[in-house]
Amino acid sequence: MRFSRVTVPTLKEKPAEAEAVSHELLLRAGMMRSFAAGIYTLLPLGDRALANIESIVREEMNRAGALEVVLPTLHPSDPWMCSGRWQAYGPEMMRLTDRAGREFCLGPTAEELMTITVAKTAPSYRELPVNLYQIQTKFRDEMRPRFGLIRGREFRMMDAYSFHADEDDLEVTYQAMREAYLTIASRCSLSTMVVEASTGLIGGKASHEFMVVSEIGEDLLVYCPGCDYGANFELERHRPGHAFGGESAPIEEVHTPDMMSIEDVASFMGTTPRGVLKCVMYVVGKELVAVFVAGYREVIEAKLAAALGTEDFHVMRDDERELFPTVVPGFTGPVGLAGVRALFDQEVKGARGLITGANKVDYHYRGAEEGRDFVAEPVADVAGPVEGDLCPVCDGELKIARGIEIGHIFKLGLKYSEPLEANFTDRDGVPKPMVMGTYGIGTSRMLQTVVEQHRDDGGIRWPAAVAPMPFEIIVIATEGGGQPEAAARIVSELEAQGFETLLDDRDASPGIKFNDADLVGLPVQVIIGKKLPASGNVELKMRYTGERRDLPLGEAAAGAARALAEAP
RNA sequence: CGGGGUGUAGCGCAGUUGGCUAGCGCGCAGCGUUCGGGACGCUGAGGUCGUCGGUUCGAAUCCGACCACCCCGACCA
Repeated sequence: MRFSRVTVPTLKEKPAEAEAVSHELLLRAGMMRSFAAGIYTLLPLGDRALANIESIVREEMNRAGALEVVLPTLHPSDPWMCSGRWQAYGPEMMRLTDRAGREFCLGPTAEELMTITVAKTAPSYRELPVNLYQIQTKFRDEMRPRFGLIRGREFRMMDAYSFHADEDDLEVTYQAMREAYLTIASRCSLSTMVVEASTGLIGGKASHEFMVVSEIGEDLLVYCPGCDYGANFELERHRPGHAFGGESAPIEEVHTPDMMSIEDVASFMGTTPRGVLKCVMYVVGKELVAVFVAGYREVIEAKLAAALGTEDFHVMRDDERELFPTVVPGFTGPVGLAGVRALFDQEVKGARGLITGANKVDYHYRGAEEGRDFVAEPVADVAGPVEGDLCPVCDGELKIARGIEIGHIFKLGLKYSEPLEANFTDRDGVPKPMVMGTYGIGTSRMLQTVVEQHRDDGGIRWPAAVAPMPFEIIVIATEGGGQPEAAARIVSELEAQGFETLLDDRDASPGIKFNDADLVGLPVQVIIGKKLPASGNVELKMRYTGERRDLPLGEAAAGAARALAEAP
């Protein structure tokens, strides 16, 4: 490939649309361009890098026993109606209508179509398990597309679906997928953490996310440096008892005029939010529930939903206060609380020396003690973690980080096979629903994640396995130096070995070429310049380490191939 | 969907109290000089000022609607 053609349109300045550094680099390095919010064109180099990632995914999926298929991207509405997700998916689904008025969507995922595909074969238990996957463009009308390829409305994803006679067999494939995903991430030079996750709209019993820790990550995750425990922020299970409350003391009423916030009350009382019991009022259906957590924690609504057994709730709005005249907003506490349902975070059990609302305007209690002044019942884990919380598995202290979700695996169970009547014939001749798993990897998201993790001030530093191509040949021509001829020789020698090359044969100044080469970030640069006439040498530059080596022209191609083998 | 911001040449931006031929930098084309970390000179091409409507003798500039993009906000590969 030649730089002197339109193949690599690099940009000197940062495009105004660039959100993350990796986004900026992909645009500036001429790898991609945007067409609309969350919708991108991949130019030749970006396309090659994505193809490399998808090849790795394909190899590891095949190795793990999965088989590739191609499903439609245009889905009829029927299967989605049957599973109930035509409604459940809501506005995130890209919908359209054909000329006859039939409804379709652009597939956001493919559980329904794949389940039906397998169900139509009416398998017997002898033919199971089966694991089918595709690498396809998916569509989701995201509320907020962000960070380039990290969160697009059109994106590339590998999605796999496994079908089993029983849960034990699903477990085997689930573990195989987990291993395959870790191998894929590691081959792409992404260091990945596996965390427990929620099943969300996909549904099912258990799931794990594969996270790359990054400041532009959109998820919060909690992990333990002491063991392999990790979980999504909303799912984690920290142990309670993290220095909440104070010494046991007699309870007393304190005048706290206009102190509605935890911060205000804490500083007025000469303590911190660690001494205060926080109350958040939720309207659950038509009922009011006072949720109590430690003053330094947040209520996690995903946990609350699990504790309440419903998702039909929201924080009480100002305009709803008159519906519940018995409560005193800002001064609600568990002592003497009447006419309102209460729910306590596990940490409240046994806490003493608490500052709480007194259920009276402008008054708080000091020294409230659970078990003496009130009873924390019912109790549930409804509070979020903070750094330093105790790990539920070992004695380590939890840490919190942002992460990019590059993959997600789910145990679905019968969630789709029952409504879609995806049955197999069991040993006893009776039809039973297949037990399913589903597994996704965001390949276009991975592409940008690789850039996010492998870059420096000069540009991208592609890991060799993902790099669009291995070599950039830079020609710095001087009068009668024979550089163009030398470059042509190296290019043809490398191509004879099966390597693609990017030849910078532009009539541009050396600085432009060096800077563009670093920006584009191919692993090995071969620089053919003033050293050639002087000493017969060309120069190799390793993009990742910056290391340089001089080689005689005749050994350049072999030396470049060797350098590539050593590159990260 | 709610709140905030921005739309002017391929890219980054100025101009916006209404006024003459709409500017600057980069990039692009031609010529010459340069040639190891984003060189220099000369010449030149390139714009329905997001769209539609209104006010006005006159609109990039004022008014209205719409569209697009970006930022902040609540389950996503």
